[in-house]
Amino acid sequence: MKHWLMKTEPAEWSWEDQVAKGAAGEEWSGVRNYQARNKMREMQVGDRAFFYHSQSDKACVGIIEVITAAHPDPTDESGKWDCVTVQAVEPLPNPVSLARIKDDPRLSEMALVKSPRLSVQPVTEAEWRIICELGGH
DNA sequence: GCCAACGTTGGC
DNA sequence: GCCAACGTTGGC
Repeated sequence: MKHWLMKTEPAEWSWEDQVAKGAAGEEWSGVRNYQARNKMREMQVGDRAFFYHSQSDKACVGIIEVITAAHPDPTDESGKWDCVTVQAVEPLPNPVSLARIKDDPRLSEMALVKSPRLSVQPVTEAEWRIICELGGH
């Protein structure tokens, strides 16, 4: 099982919105970046990801699970773009902020730090465990 | 196929 | 609100 991090602006799609969808989950549509799309194509059902609030929050706030593998993005008419469907699993009791991640030398290689604009990124097993711990999970 | 111009993202 | 980084577009 692989781990990921998926970014969203809370004003557009927040953790609360995701939780409200319950077990039905929600399609992660609207991604229009090839690198991000390719990461979604690598995802498998059961993979887990951090749900990251960009902009005002800048923190990992919860854990989501992929419940449907990559499929055509219904908001795209060109046929080039895909999305996955994700379901909220549980919140991180202590959201892990970007500042905290940058402070931790063990996390200095994270894509979040190195490629801050990539909206769907891989997370290594070690990074996953560290952030889960920091998050009080 | 290169590269300049432009648009977008996201941290500060 | 600004600006740096980076992806995309379009002219040549």
